[in-house]
Order: sequence, then structure tokens, then C-alpha cells
Amino acid sequence: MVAHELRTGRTLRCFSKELAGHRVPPFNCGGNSLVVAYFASAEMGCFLSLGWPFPVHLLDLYVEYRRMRNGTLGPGESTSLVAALAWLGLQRFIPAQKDEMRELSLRGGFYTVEEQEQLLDYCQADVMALKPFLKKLLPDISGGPALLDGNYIKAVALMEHTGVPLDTNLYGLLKRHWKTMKLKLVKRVDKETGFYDGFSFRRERFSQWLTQENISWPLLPSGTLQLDKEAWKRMTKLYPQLTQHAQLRETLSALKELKLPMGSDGRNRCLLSPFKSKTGRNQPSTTRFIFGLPA
DNA sequence: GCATGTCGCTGTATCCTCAA
DNA sequence: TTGAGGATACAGCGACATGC
Repeated sequence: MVAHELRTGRTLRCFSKELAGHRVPPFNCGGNSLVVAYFASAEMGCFLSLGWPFPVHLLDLYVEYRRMRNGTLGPGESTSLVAALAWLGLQRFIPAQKDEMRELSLRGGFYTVEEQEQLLDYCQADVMALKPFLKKLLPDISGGPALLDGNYIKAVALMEHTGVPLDTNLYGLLKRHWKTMKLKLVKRVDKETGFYDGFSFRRERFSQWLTQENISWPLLPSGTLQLDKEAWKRMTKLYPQLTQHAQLRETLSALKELKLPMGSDGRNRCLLSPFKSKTGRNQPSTTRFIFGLPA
């Protein structure tokens, strides 16, 4: 962790072992100070892991930048610190070795003294970049709402830290038998038609069956069968005997692979991505968050 | 009227099927 | 085995429904 105190100019650098020795943050987080960070839910998650109390006042520059760019973000445009610095014309503060250092931090495990220093330098570059960032954004930041946003980020960090408890036995059972269940379903529906080879829908077999049944199926401009949801919806109205097959396709599509991240305590945790949507909502991944899965 | 949840549409990335 | 074409997965978002 690296922290920089604007008032005194003091910079604090601590690696994980040293941090574990502190019962409270080694810098002022009381009512007469303001803690500034970018995507602060990560920092607040660190506070929670260390058993530290949250700072009284928190300003998340990510939230303020996100607010500033709302409606002007291009398709696929990132809101990372690097992208934000670039957009604000602060390119000279972007750390040069970012990707390499990110890989090193994600590697985990044992770090040599030299690697520890490199990682702290990397963190420090990010922290120091927040100084001009804050200066640039300050005229557009309204104190009251920004501090409320900071409070919300603390709540998000708490939710991310707590996670959602899962029935681990049931989840394990489902995960183990997921493919078998799907295969049984295919076999039951496809018993008499034989369109499937395992999970694969064979268009040729389906085409032969259509000829046999004298059914005229919609074609794409290329001449191949149109097999999207819309075509199936239309055709099952005309040929109700295909309803079960249409439902099977939908069910197989909904029963995608289970890949919920789960901690050793049986809890599902993932980034809740606060303020990611245009309307300010959270937008967690639909595949990694339990409540994002299909009902 | 507001907050929240659900559904469906759109664009992009990725996967799957099939023919060469 | 590989590349092309098509389908599906996923994210993002707004419209609409529902409950308070």
C-alpha cells in the first residue's frame, strides 16, 4: 500500500506484512481528513481484510470521472485510471510499465525484496497521478454529493467483502452433473427425431427430417436454414410438434457453464462495478454474480 | 411519484457447424 | 484441418410493470 499526504507531503510505503501489524490505518482517516482514491471499493476491500475502520470521508475519483463522462463515453471506451488520465490530458503521469507490473501483482505468492520495491514504485506512480487528477477535477466536484458517493462506495466494498453465501454441496452437485443433466434432456426430447449428436444440433439431420415431414423452413439469403430464436418462434406456431425442440434449444442456451467464483468460505464474490451504467446503477458480470444468472 | 425488478433490443466478441 | 458463415453469449441500456 502506498499513501501520500497532501498537507505534509509525506509518502507512506508498506508491503503486506507490515500492514498486517497495524490495527488502524497508518495515516489519518478521521473526521478532519479526506481519503482520495480511484475505484476506491478495492482500497476499502483492503481496509476490511485488515480489519481497519473505514475513513470518515472518502472521495472516489472514479465516480467523479464517471459522472463527468456520462453520455460522452465512446463504445468500448475504458474508464480505467490510465484511460482517465489520458482523457484529462495527463499522459505524462501514466506509469510506463503498467502491464508488466499488473502481471507481477496478480502473480501472488512470494516476492523478492526487489519485486516488492518495484510493486511499491508502481503503486506510488498511481497514487502520485491522483494529485494532478484531483486538481483537474476539483472545480467540477460538488462536496456533499461526492462524499455521499464515497459512503456508497464503502457500502459496495462491504457487500463485495461479505459475498453471497451459496449451498456449496448443491452447487458442487450441479457443477459435477451439469453436462449429464443436459445430455439427458437432449436424449429425452430428441429420442425419436435424432437431430443431435451429443450436444451438437446437426442441421443436415434436421433438414432431412423437414423434407420427410414436408415442412417448408425459412432460409437465410445464403440458402442455409435460419435457426435463430425468431425463426423457431414463428415455426412452432405453425408446427406445434416442434415446440419441445424449440424449448430444448432455449433451455440448453440458458444452461450455460456454471463459473461462479466461490471463496473457501462458500461465498460468491465478484466486482459489483458501482456507477458503471449510464443511470448510475451497479453492473456486475452476469456470469460471475449469482443474481445475474437466468432465473 | 419513486424505487426497484424484469424483459427485450442492440452491438460486439466468441463459439459452433459445415464444406472444401 | 481450416476458414467462412451463422448462431449464441454477453454487456449495456431503456421501457415497462409492480409495489410502496
